[in-house]
Amino acid sequence: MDEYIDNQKLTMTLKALCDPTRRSLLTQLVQQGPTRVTELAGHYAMSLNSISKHIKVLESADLISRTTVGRVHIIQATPNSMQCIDNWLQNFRSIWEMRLDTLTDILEQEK
Amino acid sequence: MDEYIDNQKLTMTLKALCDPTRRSLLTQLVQQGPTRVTELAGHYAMSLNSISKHIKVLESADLISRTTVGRVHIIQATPNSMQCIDNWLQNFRSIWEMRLDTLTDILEQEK
DNA sequence: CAATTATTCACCCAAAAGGTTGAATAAAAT
DNA sequence: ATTTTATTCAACCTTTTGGGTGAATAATTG
Repeated sequence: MDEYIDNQKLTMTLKALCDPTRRSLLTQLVQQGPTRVTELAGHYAMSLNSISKHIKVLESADLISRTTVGRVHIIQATPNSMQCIDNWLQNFRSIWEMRLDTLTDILEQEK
Repeated sequence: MDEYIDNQKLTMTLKALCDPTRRSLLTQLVQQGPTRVTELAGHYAMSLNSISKHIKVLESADLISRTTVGRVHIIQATPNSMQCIDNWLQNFRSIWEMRLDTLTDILEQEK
């Protein structure tokens, strides 16, 4: 039943990660640790506003978290939320392997 | 240098996978093995044309391959192309772990 | 309190995505 | 040879996406 929710979560996560700027932001975060929005934005030839939007997308996908200290927003990667991708890939591959095994069996039996 | 190409490939792959219909198509393929376009489309409340488009997206991302036999197009999953996701995730996590280790070291030294 | 700094909000815009329908192509069946 | 079947192509429409700008908010600094 939460098949559906999982699938939605997976969609959000993949959508968030399929943009190169957002992946780059995440990498930056994981390299430097918690970082302010302005500093994150400094690395791109793109307006602060656009980066702010990207951050919001990552936040909705739960890939980062935000701590507001005064007027400064500290952004932090929360990579555990990428687990759902692994889960999907693993599930996918286990089905794939199963099918290959069945195929092998069939070929065996046909001898 | 092929950093860039890899990144493009990753973008295409994630873009292809972030749509639930396309993921579902892939799952179908990996469960049933090679399948005709029409049969694939049969499972969705969506026009054949839309499915045909989705298939093209998966094909551009190299997630499936197509064998044309007469007027019938046989579609087949080629899941190896998802490797680039694993690679990215693994790289990402190794950076993450590294940072955690450094942090631990720093805390150790501060004693 | 005034000025500066950090960030988001509200719009605007062009391009891409995801869907639809109808026609085109090409092979198979009658 | 005609009709049916399998599939794509082309055009269209709406919504989403990724970008930009200018104003708003809110905390800090002088």
